[in-house]
Amino acid sequence: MVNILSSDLDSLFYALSDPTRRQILKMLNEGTHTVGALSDPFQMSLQAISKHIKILEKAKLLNRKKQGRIHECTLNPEALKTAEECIQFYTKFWNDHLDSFAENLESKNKSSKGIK
Amino acid sequence: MVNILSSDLDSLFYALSDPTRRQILKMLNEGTHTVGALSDPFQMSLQAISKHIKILEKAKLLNRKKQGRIHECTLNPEALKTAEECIQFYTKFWNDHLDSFAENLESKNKSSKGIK
DNA sequence: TGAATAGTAAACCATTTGGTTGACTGTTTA
DNA sequence: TAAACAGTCAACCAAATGGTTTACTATTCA
Repeated sequence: MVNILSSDLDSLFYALSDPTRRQILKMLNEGTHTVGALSDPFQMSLQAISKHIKILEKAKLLNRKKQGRIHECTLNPEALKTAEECIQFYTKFWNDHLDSFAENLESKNKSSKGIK
Repeated sequence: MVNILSSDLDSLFYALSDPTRRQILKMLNEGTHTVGALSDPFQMSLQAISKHIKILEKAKLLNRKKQGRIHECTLNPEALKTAEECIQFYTKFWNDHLDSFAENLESKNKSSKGIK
């Protein structure tokens, strides 16, 4: 987690911040799709979806394998784990501090009868 | 997450996609900070940080409590949990393709928030 | 009361984003 | 071999982003 580049997190969370791209991830969850298949459910142009796919690829959320003129796209769960770990890092820290906050309160109560 | 609005995820992940804002979250993890205190470590203007804070607030990652002219900012770990659950949804699906999207997240919501 | 302080609001600017369309490359197939 | 197909590239556009500066409100304090 410490060795995750900040710029990687930038592109990772940024990729996740768009509903079209999250929908694409959902489709990839069901299995491998071609670029064309990924664009099918959307109203927008194939070119627009192609751009979204490139953003997901840059974020390492999507792997592409070219077979002839077909590009097979798959989900890369490693990148999702990275995002998850990053978030857990924040929540974990918060929980830790919650604990120490409670401890602190306790010790404060004990010492509040004394001198400061 | 059926109950989590897509637009909420938009602003949530978007808020997380900026290094300045993630740094602010890290500071909030250490405890409550004023707007001024949050802006101290950064080179940019207080006004720029004020904007970042508003983005975090909109994403519900940050709570603000006004005390006189001072704004006390705290971290809201609930929003982080939402992001975490969303990501876990994807990875979980990757690991086992058993549950449907709706079932999985609906039950998660029921167990974590209760139903009316 | 008046000055300093904490913070927001608004106008502005360069850059990025998310979409479009048209042209292009490379592959398959009739 | 020519046409259809899968997909990218490039130019373009409106809107959003991330920063600035100036002006402002509201609160505290001497």
